[in-house]
Amino acid sequence: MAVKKRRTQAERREEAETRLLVETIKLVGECGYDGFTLADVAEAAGYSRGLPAHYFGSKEGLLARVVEYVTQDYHDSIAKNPEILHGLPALENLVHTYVRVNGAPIRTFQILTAQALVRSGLKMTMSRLTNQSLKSIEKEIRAGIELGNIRKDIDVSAHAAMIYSFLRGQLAFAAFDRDFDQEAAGKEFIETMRARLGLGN
Amino acid sequence: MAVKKRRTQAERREEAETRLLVETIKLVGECGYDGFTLADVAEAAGYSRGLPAHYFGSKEGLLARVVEYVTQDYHDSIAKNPEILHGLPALENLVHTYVRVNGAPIRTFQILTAQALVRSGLKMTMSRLTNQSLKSIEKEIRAGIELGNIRKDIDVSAHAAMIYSFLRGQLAFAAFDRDFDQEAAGKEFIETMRARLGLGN
Amino acid sequence: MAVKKRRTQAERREEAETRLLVETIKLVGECGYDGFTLADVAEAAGYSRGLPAHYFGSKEGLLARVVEYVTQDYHDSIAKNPEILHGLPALENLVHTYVRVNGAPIRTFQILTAQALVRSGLKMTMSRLTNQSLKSIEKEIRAGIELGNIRKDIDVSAHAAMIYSFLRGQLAFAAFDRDFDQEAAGKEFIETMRARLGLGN
Amino acid sequence: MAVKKRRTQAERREEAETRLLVETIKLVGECGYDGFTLADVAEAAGYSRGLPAHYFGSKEGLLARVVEYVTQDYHDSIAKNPEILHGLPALENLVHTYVRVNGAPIRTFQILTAQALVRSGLKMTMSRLTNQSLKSIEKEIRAGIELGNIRKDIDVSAHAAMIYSFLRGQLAFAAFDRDFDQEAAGKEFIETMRARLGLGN
DNA sequence: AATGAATGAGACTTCATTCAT
DNA sequence: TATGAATGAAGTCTCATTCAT
Repeated sequence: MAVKKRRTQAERREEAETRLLVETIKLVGECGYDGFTLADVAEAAGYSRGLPAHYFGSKEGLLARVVEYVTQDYHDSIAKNPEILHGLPALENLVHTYVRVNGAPIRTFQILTAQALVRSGLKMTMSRLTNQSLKSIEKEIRAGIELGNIRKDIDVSAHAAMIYSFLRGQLAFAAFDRDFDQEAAGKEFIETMRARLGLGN
Repeated sequence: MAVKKRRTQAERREEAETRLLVETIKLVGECGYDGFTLADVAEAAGYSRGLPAHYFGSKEGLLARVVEYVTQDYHDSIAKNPEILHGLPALENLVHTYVRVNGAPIRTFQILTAQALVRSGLKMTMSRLTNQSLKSIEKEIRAGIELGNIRKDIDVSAHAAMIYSFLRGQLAFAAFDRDFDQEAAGKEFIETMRARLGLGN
Repeated sequence: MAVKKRRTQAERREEAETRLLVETIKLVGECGYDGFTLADVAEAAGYSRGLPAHYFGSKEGLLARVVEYVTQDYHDSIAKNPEILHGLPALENLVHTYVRVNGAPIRTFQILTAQALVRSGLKMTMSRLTNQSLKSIEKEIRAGIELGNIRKDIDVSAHAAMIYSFLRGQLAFAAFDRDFDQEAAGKEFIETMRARLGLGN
Repeated sequence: MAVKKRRTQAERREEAETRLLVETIKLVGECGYDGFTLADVAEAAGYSRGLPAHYFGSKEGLLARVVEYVTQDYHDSIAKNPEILHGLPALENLVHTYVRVNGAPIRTFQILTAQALVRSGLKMTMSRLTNQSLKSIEKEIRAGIELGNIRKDIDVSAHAAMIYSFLRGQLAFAAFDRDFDQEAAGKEFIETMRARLGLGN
């Protein structure tokens, strides 16, 4: 009881911040980067109008945190790749994972990506995310070469860029059109990777 | 004489509108969909602050015209594919074309694409554009099968979707990072297409 | 008539700006630098709430203009010193002039002077004013030495600083207390100047 | 033991209040009367954001205490005039004292003086301070006449007002411009006083 | 036809103050 | 007693839009 009480202040703050972030993500996905007000966020989260600015300093500050939050969340879901797979199977698994992501967060992610083109604050976070993704694909390609399930004569970085381009294109589609058959395109991409990266027979 | 004058007036209007549109496109690419004012547009084009509203009625009206203009322009530049190539070579050429596009228009395109997620007016235009692109890729795959430079056992629509996903992912990168080596990723993608779509040796 | 019409736009603007400035001066004198809002200014001048920001960019911008306006006004009234007097008589006349200034503008001036201590934008304008005043006093002292109505062995800049200090202190009193007998203190100061600067008999 | 604890509590409170006041004075001097927040004060003093309101009730309450504190402090420093001097030498010493005061407290004093023009609460305190200063100057002039080191035919109150005007003007300069040569102007003023007030020879 | 003055709604942001812990 | 979470009022500033010229 005492413990709970002592924790309460910090918890209240933590909870309030999280709820504001979550509602912001929804609103960005529904209304776009500029299509909602800080007051909308507060109301949706059930707080007073001034709280978002109070916590995050500014609308841009709030959205920078949203980017972190979304990309972290996103990273976490990607990182669940089983540690058993390496090389080509791991890449195939990665494609599967991307292809299954959907819903509001993707729309938000797409919108924030576009905003990052014109807001230097967001751009840095996005760059970091992109580089991490590229590096982990490259690592997997090299692991595959090592393990012998990927051919040796591949331009590792160019190929990683190609794979990541496809995945980003997929996300753009998924955000745009719910009827788009991600599974089919993903499956086709996996076949294509096998034909290009596999050892032949 | 009167006719000439009337023409001159119409021409001047036409020129003014075009300049306003062109400057708006630049501004969207630099500042985002909502990151500029009508006065900015007017100033950049060298006219008085009131002219954009005078011509286009409202900011929304101006942006609607911008979307038309950009997608038309975009289409025109892609459509320049030589009529001589068909099937796999045509697809390879398409990749080359995309991979060479760069600069401000891409940024504007990316930004408009993101806005389309939350503006139904834009969404329709963008859907049309996407479908046209997909259809033309599918047509080329079928032509390749017909001509014998693409293997028969391909899921045409899934493969077209995959190709288009890659191209869109490429654009996203190109807009975001000027240092991204589009040529290398494009070349790699062409190799990959050959391995997957080609007839073997 | 045509001329009048052509002028009207510019005149409207000019008049609006002037009225906003004049009302701001009143408000600063009555309520202090932070004791009124831009909306108050607009309302007092009979315009819409947004106009002050529209014209002057920001509250600080408006107040910077007020400083210019007040000091200019103030300078003009000082500059009316007859060109016939030079040296000691001119200085005596200057004291008389200062000593007669009163009313709202002085309060405003005092308040802006204090704000200049913490707002670099205002500080520059104030520095300029101070230097101009000091220089013109120094000039007059030198003229007096030349003409022979001021003794030669005076530290010109130190004495100018002393005179100006007195004048500024006078203004502070005048702003603070309407009952303060400026005339008496001014007369006394003139006597004192004569005793110090004059040639003896 | 209980007593000691109680004292310790009271002392801690006293110390905290003093530190808050001192930091507020600095902040007024740096940022102006309204240019800082209660949180700024708390942070500068090393306490929690809520403490200033907790102790002083409101921002206005805090500032009222600041005025008391500053004027008291100010008085104390002026009052250190040695009791040995009287008449003209005492006045000369007073000028020296004023001329040596500098730094943050002067800025704060100037800012409070300006605020007094628009806050009746402050105005009374400032009036009292001014009157005390004037009276003590007048007293000294009379003492000088009595002692024979000041000439008899002086308008005592007008002359006191003149001296005080100079001193206040000096303070305004000192607050505004650190490079202003107070010593030189003060020395010049003392010479001037001698020429005017002294007995001649 | 074109300009630009003026409006006014609405967003962001700040921060003294209250109150639960 | 002291903290700091949360409120909410109020102000600044922006800008699409209207309208007189």
